[in-house]
Amino acid sequence: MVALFKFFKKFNTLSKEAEKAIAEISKEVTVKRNSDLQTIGHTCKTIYFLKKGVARIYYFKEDIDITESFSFENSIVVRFESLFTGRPSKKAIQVLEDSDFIAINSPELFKLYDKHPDIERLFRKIFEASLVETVNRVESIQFHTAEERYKVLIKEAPNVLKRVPLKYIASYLGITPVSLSRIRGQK
Amino acid sequence: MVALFKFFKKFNTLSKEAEKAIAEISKEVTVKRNSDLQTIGHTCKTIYFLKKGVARIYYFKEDIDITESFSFENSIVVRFESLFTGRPSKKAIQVLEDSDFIAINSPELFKLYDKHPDIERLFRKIFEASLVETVNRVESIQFHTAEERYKVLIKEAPNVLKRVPLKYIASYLGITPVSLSRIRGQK
DNA sequence: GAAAACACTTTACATATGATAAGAAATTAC
DNA sequence: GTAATTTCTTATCATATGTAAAGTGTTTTC
Repeated sequence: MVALFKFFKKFNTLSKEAEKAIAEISKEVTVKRNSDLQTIGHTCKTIYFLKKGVARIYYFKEDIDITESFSFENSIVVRFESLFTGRPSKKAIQVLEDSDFIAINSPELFKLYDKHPDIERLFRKIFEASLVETVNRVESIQFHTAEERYKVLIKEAPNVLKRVPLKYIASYLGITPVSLSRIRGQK
Repeated sequence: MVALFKFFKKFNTLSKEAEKAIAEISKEVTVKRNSDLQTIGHTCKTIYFLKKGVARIYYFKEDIDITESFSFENSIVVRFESLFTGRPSKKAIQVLEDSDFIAINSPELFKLYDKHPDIERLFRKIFEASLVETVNRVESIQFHTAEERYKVLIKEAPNVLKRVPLKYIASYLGITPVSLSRIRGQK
């Protein structure tokens, strides 16, 4: 739990009682590589914090596996469109290395908001940061070509290359593995 | 202001004092068609509510005007990546018809959060809904072709066609006006 | 440690998209 | 209401990307 509370501190400070309340509705989860942490069709009722490992969110478009996002150490992994609507997600969370998560029960968490305004504020700020990230992702998809985004990716997150198969990176960039191979091949 | 508070009610109920506090930091703004409500390089310190009219958020990629989003009546218009980071935005907000906005001063608004937890909760929920929308937009860009998205657009928002020039719709879909014309032409 | 499975690259070909330009249609301005 | 401007469509051509298939390399499994 230490890593989790350290992560929280970047957004908002919590009272001891608030930390305790969160700890009570959270548990550690270990997942084997290549297995699904959450499956397609499942309604998201858990906010995951990735302590160790790599995960991706993916879905199928006409039998083609498409990666929506990657997650690395010390970040939140959630399918927001399911968490905030209560509807089943068309996406799954898969683990690409043996990974450790802290799983926070979200209905329980939301109940804590009334008694602990500092928790509500914390998650408001976390999700505001997610909104900024997601808006920037829309921008990067519209603004830049797959090639430009590949170069940004290897520059800003070179570890991705080492930890994630290229076929997933390709679908994340919106291109085929063949196209990615061409981009990598030139020069 | 009536329309604004009616919009708020969809997310959270406010006390009379809270409504009054928001009214005090808000003002009505009228903008002539085709002019910019906020320019590129401006740091977003206003949350706009669009009462009447149409707006779009756009930016330039190598001198090409690209539309990031459209906004219609009874919705919030904000460049989140600037509002939440305090950094200047690379995007502008342009008005496509003579439009009426309610402009909420965001630094003042955020100050109200401590005294009015119902205001903090209101905007938490509004921005959570924005997060869901934005995640769905990422999905739609990756998931669907421009042609599929055009058909969804005319089905779900047929008024867009009547109120927005096709060239803006094309860039919103990530294609050229020529390509959009081909899609529209077939059949 | 050999066999099997998986991941990546390369090639050839077909197709869709973009760029450019020209013309038609619609809108705006006087 | 006519001219000017803007918007949209159509056509032609060049290019980039996808599909399919084959081959190479790497990792996994027993």
